[in-house]
This record gives sequence, structure tokens and C-alpha cells, in this order.
Amino acid sequence: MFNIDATSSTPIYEQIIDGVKEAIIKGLIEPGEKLPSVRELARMMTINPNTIQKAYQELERQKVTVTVRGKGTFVSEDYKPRKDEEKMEELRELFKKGIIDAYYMGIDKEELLKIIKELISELEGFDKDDRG
Amino acid sequence: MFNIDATSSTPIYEQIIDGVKEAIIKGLIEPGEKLPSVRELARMMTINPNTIQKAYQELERQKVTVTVRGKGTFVSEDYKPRKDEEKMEELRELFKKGIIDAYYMGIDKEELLKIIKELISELEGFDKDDRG
Amino acid sequence: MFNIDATSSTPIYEQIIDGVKEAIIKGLIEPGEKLPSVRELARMMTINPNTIQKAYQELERQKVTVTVRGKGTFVSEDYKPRKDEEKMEELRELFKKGIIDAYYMGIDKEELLKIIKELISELEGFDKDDRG
Amino acid sequence: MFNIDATSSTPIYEQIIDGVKEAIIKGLIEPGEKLPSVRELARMMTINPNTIQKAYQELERQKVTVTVRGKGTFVSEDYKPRKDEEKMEELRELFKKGIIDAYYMGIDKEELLKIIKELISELEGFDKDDRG
DNA sequence: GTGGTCTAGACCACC
DNA sequence: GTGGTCTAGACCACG
Repeated sequence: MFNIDATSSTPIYEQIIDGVKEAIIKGLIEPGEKLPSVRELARMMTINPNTIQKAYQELERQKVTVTVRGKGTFVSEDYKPRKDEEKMEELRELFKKGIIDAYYMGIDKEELLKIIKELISELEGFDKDDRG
Repeated sequence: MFNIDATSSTPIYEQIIDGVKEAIIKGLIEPGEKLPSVRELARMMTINPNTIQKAYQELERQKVTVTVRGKGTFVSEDYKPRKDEEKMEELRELFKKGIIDAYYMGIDKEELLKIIKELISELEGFDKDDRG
Repeated sequence: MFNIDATSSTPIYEQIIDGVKEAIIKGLIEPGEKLPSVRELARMMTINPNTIQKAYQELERQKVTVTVRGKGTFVSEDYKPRKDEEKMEELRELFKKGIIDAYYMGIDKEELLKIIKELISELEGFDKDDRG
Repeated sequence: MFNIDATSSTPIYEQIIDGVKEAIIKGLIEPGEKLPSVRELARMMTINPNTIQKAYQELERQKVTVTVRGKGTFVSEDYKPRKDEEKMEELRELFKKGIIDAYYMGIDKEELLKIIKELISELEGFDKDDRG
């Protein structure tokens, strides 16, 4: 489903969260669909089950998934996007850092916007209205 | 010159690095200009000198600054931007994460691009040719 | 694994970096193999853990090692040598200094080349193709 | 006579020492010849006179030069090369470091020896017998 | 005065 | 257990 880089500075559990979200946006996993169980995914990716568990808990906290006791973890069917000012500020900081890095790599404004637009296109469904 | 959030998950020394780079891009510090000394900045921001030191060393490693023995740390006058494929990939990952987060906050493509363009404008000089 | 001279003018962390690199070249540590943990090495050599940490971070920055979160620091399996002109110039300066010093010690050309060839031989594997 | 890089990690006074020695080896300054006075050299290179003074003192300590009170500093006419075991060991360490660095830059044995031989040739007089 | 190194000891996130 | 960050306080070389 997605790749994990154990040597990356982003924690594994965070890579899993991002991977699941990306898979949902791309439509690889549909709303209502079941995610692999913690143990199953841990085995598939040879990762410590505790790490998967932590990722799943965070996904549920963010209401991206819901857990049904005894059944498993499912992609939310009624995800309601929310933007509080705090998260917006974090997002701006993240992009600002990206722009600064781009500047120091010698990437100009047009090239940068092109890269970003490409990334948006790759994440199919991003510009759709029917978000589940 | 810039604000430090001690409670943030991004390390203080990294916030300092980003802050200095941002100040340079915005033209608040000019190429050739002297940065505050390690001790001085430490006093100004009530941060341990070792933390400032770590930030300054990383800035020098990235060739953003040069240090002259016994004189201090100065903004490089001949910074040459470099983009290797590895750094490009990291940049793409950073922006991809931002786009995914934006999606989950209910921000649509147009709004996102508007935010990014605003951020670029705020960083004056980004679309100039005379990068220091 | 290697000796540290606390009285030397070369910083301890740099001696550690050189020692690790030398051990790798000599084949005493193989690609993929785990280095002693920061604390362990600190205990073994009665050196402050922060000093070891600084050495390990520099080794990782140079891509000589990779660190896996929660697991430890390992010798890179896919090290790709790089020679930019700047590093080449530094290398030339270093050897030039050595040659000048040798001259002032009364060592002639043949003797100097003999010494250098011996040093190369001691570092087993230097003339092999399978660099890790 | 030679270039000084204030941003280099090698101290300025050491760069001066090396520069003088190199100039002597190359024959740019002959045995018995007078070096510029401390003040004169300081003015020429816009360097603090104390720094020049320190370099000259060290050159005299190494018996590379002799100072005649009221006359100035002169290149020794009867320099007797000496190799004690301590200095030999330092020299070996220096070359070992260079070889390790070369290895990590992907330079092979033949290429390295070629570079070293070139450097020796550039320092004219190195393979002569009539060392003054 | 400047930056560079080192120690001691603490806290944290991650696996 | 692992590495990563931070503080406090010390000493040093350099200009």
C-alpha cells in the first residue's frame, strides 16, 4: 500500500498515518472500507505492532477512521473537515519552510508552483467536491 | 528578529536556522552582514549559548553563513544554490504532506494555491534574481 | 576499536569520526553492521555521551552511517563516494602541508612515497572495488 | 607572496607559517634573505600585527628563520632537518587522514599517488640534495 | 571579544 | 533500549 523508510527522520507511526490518508485521498481505500488489522499490517510490513497501534489510534483521534469493537478499523464515511486557526497556522508554517528551502535550492516561483500543482494532480480527487 | 516557540515540536536550533534564513530572504539581513554573536543572541533570546552555537554551525555547514575567526558569523556573499535529487525529493514529500493536511482541513485547490502565493509574496525577494 | 588521545589538538569527536571510518575501510566493521550505542561507546571510552553523539551525527551527515529509530546506528550499505572540487582542493592542501612538513624533516621524495604506500597498504581494502 | 583565507578553519598564523615555508621550498625566498617586517607584512595583508608576530615567533622556534635584533627576520642559512619520532607519527597521522578522506571521495590508489607526485613536483627543489 | 569543544546531568520521543 | 535536544557551566585558541 505504501512504503516505510525506517531511516527517515519522520517517525514510522507518522509515515503510516500519512500513508493511510494518502491512500484514502487517492481512492485506493474507500470510505467504509476496512483497514488491515494491526497484527496483519505489522506482519506485512515487518513493523512492531505497537507502532501500528499508535498510528491507528491517532487516525481515530483525527476521526479519519472509526473502530468497531471486535470488527476492526474502518475508513470514516462521514468525515467532516475542520480548520481551526491553530492547524491553519501550522500549515502555513509548513509551507513557509518549504518555500524557504526551495529558495535555497535555487527554485524560482514558477517552478515551485508547477511542482505543487503536479503534486496536487497526483493526489487524485483532491479537487473533487464529493469528499467522504 | 524572529520568534521562538519553546513548546513547539520543532527543535529550537532548527527554528533559529529557519528564522535566520527567512530574515535573509526578506532582506532583513544583507549578505556580508554580521549576525549577533552566539553569546549575544543567547542573551537576547534567553536561550542557552550551546543551542545557538548548534544553529550557527548548521548554517555554516549549509554555506548560508561564513565565520571569520575571532570576528564573528556573517551572511555569505556568494551563496550558490544547489538542488540535488535527494533534497528535491524531500521537498516534494514536505509539500505532499502539506497538501494532504490541507485536504483534511477542507481547503480546496484554489484556496490552497492562494495561501501559498501569499506566503511567497510575504517572503520579499523570492522572485528576484539577485540572490545573496 | 581505536585509541583516543585527549591531549591531541584534534577534537575528540573528530578522532572518533576518523576512527570509525578507518575501521570501516579496514573491514573491522562491515556495511550494515551496528555501531556501539552512544551510551555504550561513551562508557567504553569514558567519554561524555554528548561527544559521541556529535561524532555519530557527523558520520550520518556524511552518509557513512544511517540511524534507525530506536534501533541504533549502522554502517551504510550503499555509500556512494563523491568528489566535488571543493573537497578535492582541501585534500590537496592537506597533502601539500604534509609534503612541506616532510621536507622540513629531511625526508626525501622516495622515502615519502614509501611511507605513503605503506599507509595505503595498512588500510586494507583501499585498492579494492567493492567499497561499502 | 601567498594567499590568506580568513574563513578557513586553519588559523591565520598557521597559514602564514605554511606560506613562508612553501615560499622557501619553492625558492621564492632564498636562505639569508630578509622577510618583510611584522608591520610591513601586516599592512600588506591587512592582518593584525599580533598574528604576524605569532607566526614569525613560531618560524623562529622551528629554526626556519633567525631574528637579528634591530635588523629583522631572515631565512636560516644552516637549517638542519630533524625527524624525531613524535613528529614522524604526526606526519603519518596527517597522511592517514588524507588517504581515508580520499577513499571516501572515491579516489583510487593510482589516482591518489598521481596527485601526490604532482604536488611534490609543484614544490620545486623538493627532490634536490642541496637543502639550505 | 569571537567561536569551538567538552562535561555533567536532565528530559523526551520512538520502537 | 535507542538517538535527539537542551541547559549550565567550564576551558581553550584565535585575533
